[in-house]
Amino acid sequence: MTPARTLVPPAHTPLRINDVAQRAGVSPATVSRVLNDNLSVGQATREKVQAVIDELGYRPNRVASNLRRQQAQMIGVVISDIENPHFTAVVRAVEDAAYRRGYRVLLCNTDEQPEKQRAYLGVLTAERVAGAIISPTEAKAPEIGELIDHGTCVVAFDRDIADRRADAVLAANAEGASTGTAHLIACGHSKVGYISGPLRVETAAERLRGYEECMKAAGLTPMVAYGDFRYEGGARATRELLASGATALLVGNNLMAVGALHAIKEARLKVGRDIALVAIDDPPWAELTDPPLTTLAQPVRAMADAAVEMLLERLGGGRKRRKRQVFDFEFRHRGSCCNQETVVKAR
Amino acid sequence: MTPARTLVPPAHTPLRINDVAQRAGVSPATVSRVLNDNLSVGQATREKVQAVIDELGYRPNRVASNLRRQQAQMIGVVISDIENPHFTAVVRAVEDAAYRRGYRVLLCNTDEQPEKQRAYLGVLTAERVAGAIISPTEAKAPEIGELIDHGTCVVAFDRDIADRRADAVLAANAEGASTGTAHLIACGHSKVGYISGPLRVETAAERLRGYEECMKAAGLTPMVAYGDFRYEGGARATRELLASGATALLVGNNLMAVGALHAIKEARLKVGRDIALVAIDDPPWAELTDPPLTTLAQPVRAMADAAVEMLLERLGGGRKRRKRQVFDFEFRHRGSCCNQETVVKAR
DNA sequence: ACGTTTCTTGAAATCGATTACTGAAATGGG
DNA sequence: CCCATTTCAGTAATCGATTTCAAGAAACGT
Repeated sequence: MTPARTLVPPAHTPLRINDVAQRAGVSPATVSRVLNDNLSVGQATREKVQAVIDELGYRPNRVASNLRRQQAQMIGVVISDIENPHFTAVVRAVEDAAYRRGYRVLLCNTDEQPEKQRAYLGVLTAERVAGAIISPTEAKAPEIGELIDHGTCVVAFDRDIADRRADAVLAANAEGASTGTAHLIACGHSKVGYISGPLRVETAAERLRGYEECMKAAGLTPMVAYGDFRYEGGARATRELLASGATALLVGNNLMAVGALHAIKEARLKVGRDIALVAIDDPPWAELTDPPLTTLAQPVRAMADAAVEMLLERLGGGRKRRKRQVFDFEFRHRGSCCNQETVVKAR
Repeated sequence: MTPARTLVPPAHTPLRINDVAQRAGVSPATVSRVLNDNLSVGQATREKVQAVIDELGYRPNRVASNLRRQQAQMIGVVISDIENPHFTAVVRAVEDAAYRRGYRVLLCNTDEQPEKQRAYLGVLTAERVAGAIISPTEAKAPEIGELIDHGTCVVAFDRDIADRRADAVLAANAEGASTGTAHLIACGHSKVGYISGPLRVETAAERLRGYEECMKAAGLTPMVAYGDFRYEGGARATRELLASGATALLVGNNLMAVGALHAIKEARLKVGRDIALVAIDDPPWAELTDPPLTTLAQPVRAMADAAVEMLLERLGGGRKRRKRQVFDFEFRHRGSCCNQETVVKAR
């Protein structure tokens, strides 16, 4: 009956909504209504159209749809380093939440370069993404304002954004760093060093503040060395602080912690015995080191869920007012900060 | 002279190419030609138009552009788990290469679920991405064929694709597993167990083959336990093999290696002394464990570069014939496989 | 000086889906 | 049974950039 059914379309012939409409004997408008679950389509028509869609395996062209709708069903995720387990977890959580709601994820890795961040923010504007979750390299990038001007919803993640129209999901960095510092002091250390990230990055500045306040409150002199939030800088800063006689270290993020561990090993010292260590961030390998690493974990999953939630709330038009949410760190006590256990074993 | 200059556009008024054209006193066609570096624009006109573009901060709407061009300047990356450092490295390398060439990255995380993979492949078709780099959960997904039908270039990464039109960048899995097994045997072990991933995944099957062939060639009986390529399954499989009396383990990927390490610790055994370990994949924390983990590393960076290269080669129309490239594993000898060092220290 | 070629530019069609508007049919109330 | 209201579906405009086609201007050769 039907003329030579081609189950596999003859390549290079993407079906258009018109093809479906003709075949179903309706107008393209009706097909569109069926596709978008518009209620004003009769039951019989709806089923007929759906049958044709299924039969032909028609897939609407999202690009055309996005153009007409003036918005891409996409969420841009702007982070500084996808290889940092912290951000990997963020991306993972965002992807999960976005997928469930029918949004795609556009990955923007800035490598902590302001230039690259600027370029990617421009891309997000040009691609007309629906929303963006941004962990900015610079707090005040005018491109973020431009993005918001274009009607894109923006949520600052981890690091705040100067533009007052953006929502934010943040961690209590100063308090976290303070907790870590206090713990090391409580363990009996007075020469507690801090390995900071670059102060240009907001989290680094806040953590430094928490550390310094805690040290001063205890009547101790802060010992700070600056890294780059990456492996190499962490190792360099550690060597510096070891040379200055530090006996305990608070490390500003997990990548620098790897550098610190290597530098300590290189100096023939033993973590937990010769030097106490607390790291900010809780990477998956924290339990694998010897001794296991004491860390300050951010509830990344919950934070990412909150961020996507905020975004979609806005997209749905449900909220106009700005929202900010701050999460506490969770102190995970393992072996690297106190020397009791290790001392006992060493005997 | 000029009427009330608005340096900051009054929000919700995205500039269109027509606005630029009017202001510059030319047609939209000419503006488009300037934007796309079309040669046939006079020097004077070009400069004038460029000046207006810069002045207004005009940014072309990529969605419209993509529709007209029938292709989005995007590369889809389909992987099974973004939290696996192996794939994170892949994504990182792809992002880097794509960014340099002006392509964006659409992240598709399948969680090793055929269903989700199918959905994402549909998304890639609908979004009309220019190319896709896929590490498939199932080798024969008809959706991949559909994607290629639509004119999208596809490169299989890590795991092969049944469709014969796809290019591929693979690792020599059987050989790698064989190398690892041979090394453990050479260390004097006869009860060498293998912790495999699910056989549905091609890499798992190939690695198993390499292991089994090597064992049989040495006249030994294979001891295999199956995990899920994730932490929990690795731990479970390890307990199983330890119960069967294995004294050496080859672990199928880095996530299961974490599980294995925990299971070993749980059994009060010491890696390197009581049990030898070689892991496939070389995660960033391999040097942090005690003892450092001996691994078989894939040259991820080079592989990802090769994949993007292949994609862009095709996109440029430079190549019609199918291309396949296989990379060797690199054996990274550290402390977890031989017991000499550790035995000496233990005394 | 005139025909021919080359260089610039503009007008208008196009990509494919969505939606405001409109009209026809169906339903319901009095 | 007739008019008002609702439901359903089609026509055509629209989103914004690209590109084909064609025309006008300039350059060139004889």
